[in-house]
Amino acid sequence: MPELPEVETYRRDILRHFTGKILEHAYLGREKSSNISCSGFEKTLSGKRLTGIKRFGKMLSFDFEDDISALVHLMVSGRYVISNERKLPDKSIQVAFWFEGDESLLIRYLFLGFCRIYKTSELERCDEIRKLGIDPTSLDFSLKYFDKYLDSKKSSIKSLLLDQSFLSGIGNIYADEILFQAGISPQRKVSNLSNNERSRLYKAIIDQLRLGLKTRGATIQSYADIYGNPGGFQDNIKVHSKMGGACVNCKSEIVKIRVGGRGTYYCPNCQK
DNA sequence: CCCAAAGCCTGAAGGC
DNA sequence: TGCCTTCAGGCTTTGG
Ligand SMILES: [Zn+2]
Repeated sequence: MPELPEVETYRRDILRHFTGKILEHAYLGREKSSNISCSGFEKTLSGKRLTGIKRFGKMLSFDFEDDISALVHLMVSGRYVISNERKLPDKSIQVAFWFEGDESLLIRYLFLGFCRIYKTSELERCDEIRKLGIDPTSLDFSLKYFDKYLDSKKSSIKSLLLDQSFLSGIGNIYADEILFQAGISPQRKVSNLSNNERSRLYKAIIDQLRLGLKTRGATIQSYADIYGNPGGFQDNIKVHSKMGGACVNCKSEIVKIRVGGRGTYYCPNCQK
């Protein structure tokens, strides 16, 4: 699943290849994946120069000249792929950006995801972005902010970590690893976390996301970078998707439960 | 063949 | 009653 580190890795790689280049032809394979018709999509974007790419949580905004942006959410399974082929894409490709030069950018397996067109100047007013909380890798993410927000909530800590209106970009994999590093059970209510636990959690959020970025993301089932290479974070994963395995700390069995409707992996012995 | 899984939205239902 | 939080269903496709 592409979460903050994976999406940021995509952003950096794509930026290096395509900023400043003209999008000669855009392609949208499925109308439902956008807020505009397929022909409108192609007409709006074709011929425009890519000026930059911004990340909002797990989304990327491809900003073009003339106040046009394409906002992409990969959701569960979407992947960006760089390609040297100019031929019409197969059915697994929902979006194609053929840039000037030899290289093109494809989006494949965008099942539940989208690529929507907005005016760049109005981007931050759209629902998808307005609802997002702060970015946990930004300087705005202080212990003070974290603490204050926790005070106002009653849900379980796992649910809160996944709440994009609190922190944007954390998904199921990193949430489980953050809680393992902090030694806190996913079921704990945020209201009764001690100060010490809160600061451990704060540190774990920063550490795990930073490690995710450094290792270029987690490949558990399907993630690959634009070149098709897997990330390296999975080698650091201690609990997520490891049910039945032995905890690296205490050799207890990792268990899988449901918290807030989401599959959740943890060590009941190390995480209290 | 059917169910589960993923992230996120919506609307309904439940708690204090 | 109002505010929050949780839950169920839908979207889409793959894989067990
Ligand atoms: Zn353990």
